[in-house]
Amino acid sequence: MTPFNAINDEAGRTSNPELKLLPGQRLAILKALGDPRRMEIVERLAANPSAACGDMRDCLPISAATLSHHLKELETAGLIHIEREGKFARLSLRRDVWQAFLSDLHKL
Amino acid sequence: MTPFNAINDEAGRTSNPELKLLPGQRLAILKALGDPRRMEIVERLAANPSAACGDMRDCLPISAATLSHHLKELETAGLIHIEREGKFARLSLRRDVWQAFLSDLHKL
DNA sequence: ACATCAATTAGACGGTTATCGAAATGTCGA
DNA sequence: TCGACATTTCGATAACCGTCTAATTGATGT
Repeated sequence: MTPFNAINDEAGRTSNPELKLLPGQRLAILKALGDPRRMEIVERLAANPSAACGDMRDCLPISAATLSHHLKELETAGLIHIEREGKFARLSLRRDVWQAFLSDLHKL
Repeated sequence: MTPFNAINDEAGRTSNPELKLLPGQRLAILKALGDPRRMEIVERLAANPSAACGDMRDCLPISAATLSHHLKELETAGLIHIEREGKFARLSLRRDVWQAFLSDLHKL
């Protein structure tokens, strides 16, 4: 439960394209993506710039509680942003973090 | 325990630079990289084109059994190749698979 | 043949995690 | 205010996983 999301938020408030991953964040992201449902969620978010939480429920064979758990995991890894709009929750992929992640792997 | 290694071997016998990941292999690789020791191993192998198993033992604070377990995990994911030379084992990163992995993530 | 060393396998233990149902929280419209 | 709905939190359970020690395999040198 490392709150990478909050720290990235400060640096990424202006959608910083040069965002650098924090120590340990790469591992947190890899761990998050290592679960099939979470990977599926990220794939859908990459295709749809911004999707509703309910849309995910309809496509994934999991309970609401489990989905919520996975979303939190992705959020604390810094990979997604969850914006609450009334009853609903709007999800979006953090492109800057995603890019930083890819570029990190590329440096190996 | 999906033997991605064997299947990739057939396709990659000529060091195929256009190798495509098999279904489920991306997930297996992400899962494999989600462990700190295994990530460390891959990082070292990326730096050193080919390292001995014993070298890893000296650098990682784990028992030989645990290292062996991690190596097998990386191998079945198709990420590394283990070549046995007498008493020793020589490890190498499968660059074609690594590239296919990166390019897969890039397509998201 | 024997001892030694590198690596793997077997088996066990403890911590982590994905999952659920049920309860709680919060929001909206009637 | 009340009821319906979306999401989160709580508590529990089962499976998985990283780790170890001990035993095994296999190769090398004496």
